[in-house]
Amino acid sequence: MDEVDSAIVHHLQKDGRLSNRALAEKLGIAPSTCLERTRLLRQRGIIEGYRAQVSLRALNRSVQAMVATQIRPLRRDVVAAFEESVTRLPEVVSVYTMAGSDDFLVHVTAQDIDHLHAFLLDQFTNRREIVGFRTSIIYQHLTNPVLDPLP
Amino acid sequence: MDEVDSAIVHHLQKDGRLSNRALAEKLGIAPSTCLERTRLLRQRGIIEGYRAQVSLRALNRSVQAMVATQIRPLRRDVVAAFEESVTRLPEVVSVYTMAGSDDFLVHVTAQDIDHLHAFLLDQFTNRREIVGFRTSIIYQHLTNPVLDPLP
DNA sequence: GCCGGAATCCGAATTTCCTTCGGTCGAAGG
DNA sequence: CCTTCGACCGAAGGAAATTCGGATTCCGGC
Repeated sequence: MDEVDSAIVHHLQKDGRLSNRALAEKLGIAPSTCLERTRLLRQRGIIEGYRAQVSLRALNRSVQAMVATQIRPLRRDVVAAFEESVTRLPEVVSVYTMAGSDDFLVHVTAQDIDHLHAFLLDQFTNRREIVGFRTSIIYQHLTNPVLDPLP
Repeated sequence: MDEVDSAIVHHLQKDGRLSNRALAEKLGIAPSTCLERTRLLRQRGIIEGYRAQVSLRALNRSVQAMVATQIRPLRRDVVAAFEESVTRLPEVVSVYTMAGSDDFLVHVTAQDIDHLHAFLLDQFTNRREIVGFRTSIIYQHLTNPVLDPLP
């Protein structure tokens, strides 16, 4: 993980479809070298994959919320089952497993407030292991597009 | 946004570097048609971009935390300034602007607990507009790789 | 200092892919 | 029935990805 690798990661984070040729040119190395470097980064798991970033609004998901959730008992199997089943739900964008008073933060999306309400009634109120949850609307979600190794 | 567009989005979310040819073959359409469709999706802002997904561990960021932050006064300019400056920090992955008792959730990363502590002392304790923040360690962050339009 | 092995890098050649463009088909409307 | 428009397709030229053999550098060991 030298500075060439860092530069590759940096550029591919900003544009995941950057052509190998263009990337090589930016770095001042041969395309074949660049290709091998990039492939190694992928193979070593440093680059985990490539994803198209999609507009939530275009996907008919204009409302976002964070659901702070507590479950009991806090057993390994209960936690794992909750994580897996919740991640599967199409309304769920991501799940943070937390230390502290809340066991999970669940980032959910819906097309409007009514659907959000219905989703929570269907998926959270019903479950026996969920002993409490607080829902907070998200006005805006900003993401840092550049993640470099911390020095 | 018909079912062909949905399928394109779906596949490119799972693999953002899928070749146009392979994508066309999956959908049973001609490569030229597929290319135009994909370009239109990009142009209409439905596909916002392509990103390489990078391992936080490989980037020397093994510790994650969520910082629930309150600022005052809650004026438009103060909020905007906070969002922008915080998003710029390399330790910050994303910022949720919230309704409710917490004004922001800031997802931060650091190489270890000591660096996290130092980061918070440097960047949060100092700021005058921050009137309070609670930090919770994140054990695990799961992401749903598939986001389709809600029906 | 010298040698050998391994790792890295490069450049040319081959294969694959992207991209453009002209043409076909089908639906909607006159 | 005819026209028009939009969507789609297929061929072709150009560009990019990928492979591979050879050159170079780096690093221990002697």
